[in-house]
Amino acid sequence: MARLIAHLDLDAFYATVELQRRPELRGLPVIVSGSGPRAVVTTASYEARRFGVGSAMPTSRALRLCPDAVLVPPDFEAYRAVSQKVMTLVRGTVDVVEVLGLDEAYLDLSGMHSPKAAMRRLVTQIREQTGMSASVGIGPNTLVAKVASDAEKPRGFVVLTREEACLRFAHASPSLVPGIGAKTAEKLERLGITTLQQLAATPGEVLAQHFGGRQGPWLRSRARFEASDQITPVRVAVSESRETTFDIDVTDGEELAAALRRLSENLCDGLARHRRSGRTIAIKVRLDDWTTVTRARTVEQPTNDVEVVYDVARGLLCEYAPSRPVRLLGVRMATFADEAEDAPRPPGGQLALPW
DNA sequence: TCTGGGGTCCTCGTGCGG
DNA sequence: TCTGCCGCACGAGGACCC
Repeated sequence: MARLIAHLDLDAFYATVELQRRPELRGLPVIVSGSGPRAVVTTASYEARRFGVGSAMPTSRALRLCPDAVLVPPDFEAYRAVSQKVMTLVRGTVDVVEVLGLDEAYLDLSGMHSPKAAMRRLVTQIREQTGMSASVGIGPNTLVAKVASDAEKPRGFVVLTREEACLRFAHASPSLVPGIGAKTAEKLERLGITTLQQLAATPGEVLAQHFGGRQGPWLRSRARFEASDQITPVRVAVSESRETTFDIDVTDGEELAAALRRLSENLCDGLARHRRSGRTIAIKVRLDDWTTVTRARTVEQPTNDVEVVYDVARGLLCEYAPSRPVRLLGVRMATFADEAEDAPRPPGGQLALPW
């Protein structure tokens, strides 16, 4: 049975939710962004995008590009609620669904009767019942589906075979493809590779020389729109973290310790809420010159105890002793208890006791 | 222009035990 | 006892995504 995958992507999702709650903003350029001097744009309405405003752009710059923009603080609780409604509709149409973030999902349409008609009905249903507009891409794998859904946003509906995708995007930059970011695109450009067609035509061995034995051939297969990734309906988080960027860089040790304490408390709250405890406690420190270091320590017993987490985190921070003002501080927990339980067991099926 | 927060995955180096 | 090899766990950094 031939595989058929759809990628469904809600258009300017957070901004659309905000416009629905505040209809008086319709037609105006709206930017969803945190406040503070170092905030960045979470998302922007299509009216704001016309001014060149885009996600991840510093809000200060966005406001210079579009001084009349209406700034709205993000409300993730509201976005989660709408997202849940949408995903319930999606699951009512398709059995195998992989939800990615709040605003997109892969749907396995393989073996489905009239899959395209079903997807058109789903898009209509989502619009009528939630007010959200969606773009859909359909193809033989997740890669084609994803690129297709991006191709004609908003309200796009693009169906492509792998060969059609190769032709349609032959002259596009390699960074069109998910997994090829700015750094890799830059490195490819230095090799004279500026289009997907050129990348697809470059021998795997040549790419392997520059990108390694795994990434090299992988890049070439991406350019050929080959992918065999499975749809994974249940994704289990492997880490949880909290981090904060200071409005003004911090040099004072007491202030850093206090921030670390707040982050540890916040993280442990979240871990307790998710009934998770872990063994690897890590800190992340970004200095004023943008160098970022991480330090980690694995403890014997899984924990979500704020005293343990804070002690270890503070120990790591003291050992690192930042030599420059600190811009960002973060705490992360990984190696969750259920993972540790997957560790090899001695014959007989009993867990090894620690004594 | 001056870069958030919360994640995942990959690679590479190192230390350790069999 | 020493050495080499291998696999594994861990730690660090980087790229990438939404």
